[in-house]
Amino acid sequence: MDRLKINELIWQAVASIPKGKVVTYGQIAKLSGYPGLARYVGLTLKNLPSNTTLPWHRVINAKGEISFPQGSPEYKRQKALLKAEGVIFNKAKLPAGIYDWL
DNA sequence: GTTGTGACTACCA
DNA sequence: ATGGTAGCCACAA
Repeated sequence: MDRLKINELIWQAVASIPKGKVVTYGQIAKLSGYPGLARYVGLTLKNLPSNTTLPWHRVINAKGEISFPQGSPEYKRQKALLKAEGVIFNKAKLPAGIYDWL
């Protein structure tokens, strides 16, 4: 009886990410209880309002990069937010071991 | 009820 | 190493 939409679960999972760490969509999906819905995580975050307090910028793809094309405003925003969190980008990729959240 | 799509992931050449 | 293809589940029209 999952009255709760996957959206709610995603929000919780993303909100549970500690500062200075990042996780992949697959991890979020798995933590949300939907191991195969990595894609939907992104769709959910996309549906989030601009005034959300959710740290969606801590969610990245399995390659350790931002899923947005470089040069895109969202890409820059996420990169800036991560930098403010203490996450350092080696060019466009993130150092491994950062996903060692759980 | 069917079809299409997606801020993904894993596998194969 | 890189690039392309297939699989995956949930939601919207």
